[in-house]
Amino acid sequence: MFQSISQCLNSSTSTLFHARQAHALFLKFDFFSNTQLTTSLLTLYSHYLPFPQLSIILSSLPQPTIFSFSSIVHAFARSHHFHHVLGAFSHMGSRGLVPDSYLLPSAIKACAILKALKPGRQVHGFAAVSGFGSDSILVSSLVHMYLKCNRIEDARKLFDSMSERDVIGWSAMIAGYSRLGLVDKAKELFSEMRNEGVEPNLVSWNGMIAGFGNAGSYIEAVMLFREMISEGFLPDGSTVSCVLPGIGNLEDVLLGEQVHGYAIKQGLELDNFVLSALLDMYGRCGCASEMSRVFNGIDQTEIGSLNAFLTGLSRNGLVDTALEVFKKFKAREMELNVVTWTSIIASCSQNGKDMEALELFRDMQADGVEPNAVTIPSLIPACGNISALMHGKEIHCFSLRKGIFDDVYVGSALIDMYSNCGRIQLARRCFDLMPSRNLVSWNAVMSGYAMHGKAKETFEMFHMMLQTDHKPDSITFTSVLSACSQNGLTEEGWNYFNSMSKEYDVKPQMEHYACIVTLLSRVGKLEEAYSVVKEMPFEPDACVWGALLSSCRVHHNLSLAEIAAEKLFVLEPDNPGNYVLLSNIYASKGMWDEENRIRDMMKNKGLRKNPGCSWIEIGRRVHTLLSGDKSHPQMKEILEKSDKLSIEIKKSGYLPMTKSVLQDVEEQDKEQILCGHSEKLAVVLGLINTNPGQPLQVIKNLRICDDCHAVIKVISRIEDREIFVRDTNRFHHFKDGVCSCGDFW
DNA sequence: ATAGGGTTAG
Repeated sequence: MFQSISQCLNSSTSTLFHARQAHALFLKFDFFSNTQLTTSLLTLYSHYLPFPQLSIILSSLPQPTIFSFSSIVHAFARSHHFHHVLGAFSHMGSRGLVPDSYLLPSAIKACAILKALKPGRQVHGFAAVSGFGSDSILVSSLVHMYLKCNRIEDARKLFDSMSERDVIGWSAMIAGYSRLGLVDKAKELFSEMRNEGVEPNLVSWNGMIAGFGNAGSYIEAVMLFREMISEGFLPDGSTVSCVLPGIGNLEDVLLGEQVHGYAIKQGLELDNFVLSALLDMYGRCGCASEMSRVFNGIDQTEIGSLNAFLTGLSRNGLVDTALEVFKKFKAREMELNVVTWTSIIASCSQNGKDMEALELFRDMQADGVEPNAVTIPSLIPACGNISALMHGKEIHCFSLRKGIFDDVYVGSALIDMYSNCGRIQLARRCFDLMPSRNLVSWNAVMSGYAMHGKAKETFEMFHMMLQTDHKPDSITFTSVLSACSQNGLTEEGWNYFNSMSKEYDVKPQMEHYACIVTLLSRVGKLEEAYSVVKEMPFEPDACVWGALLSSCRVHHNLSLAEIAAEKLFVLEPDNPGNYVLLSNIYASKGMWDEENRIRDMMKNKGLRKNPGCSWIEIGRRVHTLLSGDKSHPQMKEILEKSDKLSIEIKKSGYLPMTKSVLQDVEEQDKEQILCGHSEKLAVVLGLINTNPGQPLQVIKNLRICDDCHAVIKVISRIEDREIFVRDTNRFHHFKDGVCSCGDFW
């Protein structure tokens, strides 16, 4: 019977039921006096019961020994229940039992994993007074604990005090420095170790490789990897998964494939870490099909691989596939974690699926997954993209409630969001309240000011930034130059442009030339702009020619327009906008034959004018309005309100700018067409559905037209509303009958 | 029964 109970307790197929049955026998026959049997029973129990229940059983033991506790502590450690390890450990103290040198390392490990510095120090103190101070295993675990708690100095002091420093201690220290990105220190230690005659093992190498990878020194990491192989080490799963991110970042797909082949040969493709690292590598190298092949070959998909796959799909522009895969695994009731949700939310907000991103955020919370400091800045851009100010504010509040507010990514995302929703002052306040800022934060606030046409503030921020440790990059200059071009500041524009490479070591790129060309051509210096285009150090792209073409329309320069259009028809033959611009120029000159020729070109290519489209957030809903589309359920009210407004607007002396309608139609019809412009529909819809005095924000997928601009100015006065309109170019802030752009755009 | 290393989200 003794034997059979023992066998039953130690069998891997035994369940909680068996444990309870055995427990009854223990009570009946008083087996608790047998230490070995008691230990087996507790070990079995510890697979099924959380600490509080186990502790009751422990308390009921007539004479618990150190072994009773050991079995439980180690079982918890094996099953990663580190809170319970600490619980059992302190319970043991209260029962008057003194831990031995076998038990202490487990307790210390638990402190390390939980980053519980205080209990860690207590155990350290106990070990010191109990004479374990020279036990190398124990001291190694203490070194590790201090490293995990980010107390590198304490760890180093302890490590230096060790009389016999073995490869484990060295490797721990190397990995500790590596994790903090202190690769020079890690390297130093690595050679010191060899000088002391301790040979590195796989773990030491892996620690080094991971460190260089973490620090972004991918080339060094790959070099170490090769060096390690040349010294005769066989990379294992850990090596492979810490070198692959570097290979992915370098987009060295050939090396990636070699490593993949090696992983297969070594049977490492069953290792989940290796799998997700492989998926990530192929994703970064742009090998979507190879990535999918790896993913589809997986027997049992683990969450890390799913996450890596989703991100890889999105990286390669396959958002719809990512969403499908996500839904498939959610339906399979796979347990999704915060990384999965964040990844799919980011895919949506980065790929124009903003409403989906907001919905997914709700689903995530309904699923009981807690968003974190990475989720928030992945979601916030979705609000900015569609000017969903209320949603944006809600998420801002959410992050404040959750205590996620001193994160530099969150702060920068909020700056972008508020400025994309027209609230540049709120954006600035977020910037001012940030406890620390990086280049992204500075760029965000400057790009906000630039979008709002606030050149003075953009320059102010630029010079404030120079007072800090941050150096301007190419994005910084894009903002500064576009602020110049919004305001026609030719001289300042040239000064900043010339200072880029001279003073700040930033080479002007395509977008900077595009800014300068826009700036010059918009103030009418079309010939100067054209000579910049001709003298650029690289082939001008569609943005540059497009800037020139749209200014030609404003300044009625037909010959240059034809040159620019010809280039554009080659560079982007399927962009209807270019044909429309050129045909509009012909139309404005009454050249109807040429106009028709261009229209025919479009028709032959099967191109149609991009329909004007505007969005407006009303309450918690975002409404989409298409130009000339009558399908909105409130269309009748919109038209009624438009008619009333028309009367008022005409009374104020405004005449419809029929020049904006460049079609060969009767004057009467032109007025009709103007009424259908999507931005006007959106403004009117906003007027109907919001309280008097409430500001409105509208975004438009094309540039705002002259007539809408004039009409919205009047509306802002007679309806006493602030109206924010974001078009593809900039912000227009209408208030009291004037617009922040000063009618120059 | 005790010690060291890895992947995936901005």
